Amino acid sequence: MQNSLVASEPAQMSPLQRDSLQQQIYDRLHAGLIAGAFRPGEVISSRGLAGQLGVSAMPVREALTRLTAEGALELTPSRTLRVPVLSPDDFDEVTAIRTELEGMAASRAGGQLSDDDVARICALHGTLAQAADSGDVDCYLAANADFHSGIYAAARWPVLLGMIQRLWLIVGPSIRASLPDQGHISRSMGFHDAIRDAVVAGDAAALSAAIIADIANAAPEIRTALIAQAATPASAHPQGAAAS
Amino acid sequence: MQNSLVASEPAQMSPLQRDSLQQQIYDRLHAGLIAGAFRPGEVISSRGLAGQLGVSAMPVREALTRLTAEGALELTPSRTLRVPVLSPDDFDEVTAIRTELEGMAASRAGGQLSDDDVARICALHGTLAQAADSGDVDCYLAANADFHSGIYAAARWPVLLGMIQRLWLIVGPSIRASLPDQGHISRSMGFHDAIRDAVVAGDAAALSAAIIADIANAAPEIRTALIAQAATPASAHPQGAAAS
DNA sequence: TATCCCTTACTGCGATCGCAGATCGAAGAT
DNA sequence: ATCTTCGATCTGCGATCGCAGTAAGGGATA
Repeated sequence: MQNSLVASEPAQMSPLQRDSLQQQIYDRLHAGLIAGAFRPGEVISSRGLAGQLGVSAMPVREALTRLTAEGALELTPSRTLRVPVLSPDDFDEVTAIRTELEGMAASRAGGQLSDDDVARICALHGTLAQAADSGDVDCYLAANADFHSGIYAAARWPVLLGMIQRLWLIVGPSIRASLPDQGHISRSMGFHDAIRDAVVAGDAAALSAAIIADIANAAPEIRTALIAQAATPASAHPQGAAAS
Repeated sequence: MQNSLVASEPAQMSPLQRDSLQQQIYDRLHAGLIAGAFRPGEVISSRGLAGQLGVSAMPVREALTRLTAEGALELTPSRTLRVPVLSPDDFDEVTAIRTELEGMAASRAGGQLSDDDVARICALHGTLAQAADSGDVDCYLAANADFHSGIYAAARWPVLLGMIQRLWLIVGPSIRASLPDQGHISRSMGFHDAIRDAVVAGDAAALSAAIIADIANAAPEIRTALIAQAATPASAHPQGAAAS
């Protein structure tokens, strides 16, 4: 389903002119992995991606190498890149680290929120609520990542933000594959409202607690779905067959 | 290019034949940055490194790109790679994250230490003590990194271990540049002994506390040296030397 | 002697080509 | 009909070449 990443441009592929090509490709794949554009077990081909993006295999390779080093992709023994299938233990590890780091980022951000930060985060919350109402899961996940990242960015700790985003990168595909129902999304919005309220109130402790509660709320559901998917190997259909 | 006649003999550098070249180069630079083989502000040339290692610029570039993405190197406006000079704020950020993550890793590792883990960590402690007595700063820093990583590896959480090592990667050069005296090393060994004792006792809470105390002990000294170095702009020493 | 400009030698980045290994499908043998 | 085997075609990885941009050094001129 990587076509959704490049489907934004109508006739031709997007020109890719801003930064270095490999950085743009990395950013796209990063956002796509968090938003669930790739499914666990899906095979990624560097030459295939290069052809879709209209560039050579070189910058695509470097972007994929970076993602592999970060754990967002894995190299199979047959030298094929694919999106890892998270085990419950892996998910527990990432969730524990997320609780620690995102709680710290929220606590620090909550103590130094500027008016611009509050306005920006409220705008992100509005976009998130709109995406939740629309029922578009991809749009919701992207907005959810933007909402959380927007809060952590207010901590003004770039290294911490990068580590949190790396964790999202790892669990992104599994979260996408574990969210088929609308119930989870509407249930999470209650926690998101609490997060926004803590931001508006400037209460660092409440913000950190709300962030941790949001993680703790979603984790068991995702973990259960993860186990269910691991029990049914019939769901292993990494072939998108998207080539026309 | 004058060395092309003697390049046929591998007597210059180690042959590099284990994993992929870029992975080996990355590992070398990783270890070198942690052990202090590079100084803050030092300029790194991909072609120069490739010539020293006897490979083409291609795998070196990918390794350097990864390190740049991880914050271990930075790209100057004039498109030159160099080792970043940490500001006190940057150091405070990394130290805060280190305290959180290394404390968590130590706490988890302390609760599930096998006999083999204890023996391995004690051996690493012995190597570290020997390096501290010898006075070789490079050897001490490498042994120190191995000692700590050996403890965190017992937590059996690979993602957490990778994130901790990335933090060490960022502060490595600054730590090396801030440790000119023997007093700090001998003072740290007291904390290292407490860490080893907690490992032997299997006390997770004591181990976590000892790790945090070790970080808190070294941080102010390094931070002071960091400020002193920022005041002296004479630190411009772009001398290049590959890791061992 | 001092200043300006131009040449040269770097830098990182992208494209293209070739290599070794693995997968898969089809053809041939039993 | 089933099993084996060989080749076409993928995969990632490394080497080599060329491009645009920058910094520094050298020569010519005022």
